[in-house]
Amino acid sequence: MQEPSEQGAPETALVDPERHVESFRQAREARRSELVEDYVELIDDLIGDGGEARQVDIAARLGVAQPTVAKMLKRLCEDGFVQQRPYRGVFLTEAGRRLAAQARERHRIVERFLCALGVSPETARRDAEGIEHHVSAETLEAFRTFVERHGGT
Amino acid sequence: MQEPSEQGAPETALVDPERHVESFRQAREARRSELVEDYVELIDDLIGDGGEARQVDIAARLGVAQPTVAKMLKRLCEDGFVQQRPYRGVFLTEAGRRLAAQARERHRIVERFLCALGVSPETARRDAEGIEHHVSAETLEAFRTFVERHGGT
DNA sequence: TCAAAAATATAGCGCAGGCTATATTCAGGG
DNA sequence: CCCTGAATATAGCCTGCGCTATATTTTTGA
Repeated sequence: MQEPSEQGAPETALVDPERHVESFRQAREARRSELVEDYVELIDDLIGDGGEARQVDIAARLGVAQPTVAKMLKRLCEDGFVQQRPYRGVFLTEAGRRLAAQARERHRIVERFLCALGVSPETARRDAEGIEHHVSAETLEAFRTFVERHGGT
Repeated sequence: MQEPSEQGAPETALVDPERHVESFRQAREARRSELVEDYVELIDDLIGDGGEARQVDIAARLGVAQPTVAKMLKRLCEDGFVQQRPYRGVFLTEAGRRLAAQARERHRIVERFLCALGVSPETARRDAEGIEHHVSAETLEAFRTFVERHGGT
């Protein structure tokens, strides 16, 4: 019952370490950029929706406290994605808008893909929020193709 | 060129904040449990492959330093997933084996799904490492169904 | 057998990203 | 016009998860 071949990986005899490590590295890197993309995408959404992006609204949507948002905005400012004036709303730079557009496009494709696959809209929306950051260009292209072939509204 | 309706979210008028926050919360929670699953799955793989899981091998596969692994193992020990004796290898508890089996199953399905979708095996393996943790039960079921219908070896 | 090499344990540091508490500034209504 | 409430800024703390450096223990081979 506990011989290795049963509890281990029967058919996959463990990929070689170098490739293995590469996968994990990629996942870690994705985790690092996740937040940046989420913020930028959200800011762009808020500006598009109400004309401005306030810290309280960002905080409310992300489910974090306002100082957390403030700290992150400072980082985004340093990274050149947003511009902010003290006690005023936050705006996206050109780079920020590009990143937002790209993130939204990926998000949109992933969400639609899941829907086209038969996943409920609610679940699709929630899963897409996590999945989008781990989808490579190649996989994204496969998603897009699938959506176009099937009923991707 | 910069009127809100163009750079914002044209068709999606922003989902309500409560649902929005729920998606992000789910993504954050997934991030928290990612590492635990990766470790447990890898440990199970190593034990299945070579009969033992040593810190150096875990470190080499994850691409992190050995003390990082040691620290995480301590946490996994406290959480009841692994058992370790000083200066000896690490073993999975019953709970650890269950978690490993579940994680591997998800991983396997996601990877095969991507392959069935036409993604190259190499990319599938790498993307699966990140995606697997963000796939809900419903989406996983959709993946499984798709694999069974199409060429899922 | 025992010294060197390998593996593990431990100490201590840094950064990211959460939080609360509090100060400061802005915007509106008396 | 000023006063109050809302928003933002700032300080300080915690935890998670990386790292290096080093001590300890085990393993190994001459």
